[in-house]
Amino acid sequence: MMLIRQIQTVDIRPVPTAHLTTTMSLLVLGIAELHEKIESELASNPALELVEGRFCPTCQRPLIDTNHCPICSRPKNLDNAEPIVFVSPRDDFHADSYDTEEGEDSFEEYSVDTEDLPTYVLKQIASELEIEDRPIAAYILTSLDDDGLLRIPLIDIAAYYHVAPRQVERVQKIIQYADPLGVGSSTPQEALLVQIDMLSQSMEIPTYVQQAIREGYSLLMHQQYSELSHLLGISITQVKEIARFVGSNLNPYPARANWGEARQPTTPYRGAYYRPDVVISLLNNDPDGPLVVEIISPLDGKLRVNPLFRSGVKEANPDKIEEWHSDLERATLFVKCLQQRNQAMVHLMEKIVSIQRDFILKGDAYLKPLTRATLAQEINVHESTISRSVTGKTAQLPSGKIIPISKFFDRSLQVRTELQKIIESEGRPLTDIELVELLRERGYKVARRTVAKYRSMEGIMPSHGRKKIKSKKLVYQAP
DNA sequence: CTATGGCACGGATT
DNA sequence: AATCCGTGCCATAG
Repeated sequence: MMLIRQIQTVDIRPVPTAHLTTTMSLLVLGIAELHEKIESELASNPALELVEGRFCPTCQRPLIDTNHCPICSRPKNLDNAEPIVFVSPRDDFHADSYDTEEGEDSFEEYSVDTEDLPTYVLKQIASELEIEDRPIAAYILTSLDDDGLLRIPLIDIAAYYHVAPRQVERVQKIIQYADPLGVGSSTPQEALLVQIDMLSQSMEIPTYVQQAIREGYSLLMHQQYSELSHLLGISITQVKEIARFVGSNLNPYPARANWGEARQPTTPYRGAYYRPDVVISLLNNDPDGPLVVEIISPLDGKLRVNPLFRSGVKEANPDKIEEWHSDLERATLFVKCLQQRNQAMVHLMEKIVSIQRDFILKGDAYLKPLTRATLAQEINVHESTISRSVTGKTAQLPSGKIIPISKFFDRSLQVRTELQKIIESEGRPLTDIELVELLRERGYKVARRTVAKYRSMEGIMPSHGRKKIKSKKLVYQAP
C-alpha cells in the first residue's frame, strides 16, 4: 500500500563518485545539525532554492514530499498495526520558538495567555520571594535562553538593579529549585549539580557522580572516559556507569524535555523546547489507533534545484560556466542526499514502530529484543545505514518523553526494569543472588555479576545501603 | 565468611 | 576493525 507518494522535482543524474562520501553524511546528522547544514548550503549555493511548502487541501497540514497528507488520504480500513510515517515540516506543536538563537530582548518573546516557561516557574516560586526580589526573578526568567539557562552574568543583573550580587544569587537559587529542575542556572554544569542535589533526597545517587560533574564536567561531556577515570582515580567501568546515570537521569538543559524517564512526576512543561528528530503520536489519541510518525524536517518548505538556474547555466559566461556547473552538481547532489536521508528515516521508523508498538505505548517493560543487524536484513539496507540513522537521534513518544532512538535496541532494558520493580516492592533488602533467583523465576536468566551491574546502572544501592528511604517532600529551604 | 565491586576476556553487535 | 556487554575470577569491604 502506498501511503507516501514521492514527487520527483529533480532529475537524478549519476553522482560523481568523488562526492559519494557526501551522500552518506546527511544521514548521521541530527535535526539541529541538519538545519545548520541546509542553511549554509542554501546560502552558499545559488543553484538551490527553497520553495514554499504545499498544504493538504483537506486539513491544511503543511506538506513536504506528498500531495495529500498521509493522515487524510489514509484508507479507512487500514490495519492499526500499520504505522503512518511521513516527513513533516518543522513541527509547530512541539517546537514553538525554535530559532531564537540570538538573545534579543526576550520580553516580547513570551505571550501571557499560554503557560510559558517564565510564568510557569514564577507561579511556583512566587510565595518564596520577597517583594523586592520579584523584579529580579522576573528579569532572570525572561532572560533565559531556549535551554532554560541564564547566559547573562549575575553581576550585570546586580548592577542593573543596584543590589548586592549575593541577592541575585539568592533569587537564582530559588529559581533553580523550581520545576524544570536546574532552570535558571548559569551553566549546564550548575544545572546538573542542582538536579543531583535534589535527586539525592529521593533516591540514591551513585558515588562519584557529583564529583565527576563538579571536577570533570568537560571530560564527561566529551566522553573522554579514560581521562576522567584517571582524574577521579576510579575505573573506566565506573566512569561509564556514571555517564550512563547522568545521561538517563539528568538533563543539562532544563527547558528541554525529559531525557530519561527517571525524572520526578512533576507536571511536564508543555511547550518543550527540545527538538526531537522524530515525533511519534497516536492518531486521534485513540489507544487502538495507528501510530503516526513524523520525521521532522528543519525546513517548512521544500528544497529543490532552482529551475531557472538550471536553464540559465547554458547561457552562462564562458569564464563562469565551470563554477555554475559545479554549483548545479552540488545542488542536485544535496537535494538527492536530503531525500535519501528522509527516505531512510521513513523506512527505518516504519519498521521500528510496528515492532515496538507495545514499548512505545506501555513502557520499558514491553521493549522487544531487536538488533540493528536483524532490522537491516528486514528492510534490505546495510547495517551501517541503520547505525548512522540511529546514533545521536531522538524520538518523542506519545507520552511526551524524548528518548534516544537507540533505546529501541537496548538489549537489557526489560531485565533492568523488571529488576527495578522487584527491588521497589521488596520487603527487606534482597541480595544480588536472591535477585538472580527471582529474575530467573520470571524468565530472565542472568548472572549474579550482571545483576550487580544493572543495579549500579539504575543507581540502586547494594543491599546494605538500601534501607527504607522513600521519597521526601521536594521543598526548597530558604537560606 | 558473604555480598559486591574491579578487571579482563570472549563473544556479540555495530 | 572497533566497541559493547555479559560473565567468571579474585580482591576487599562489611
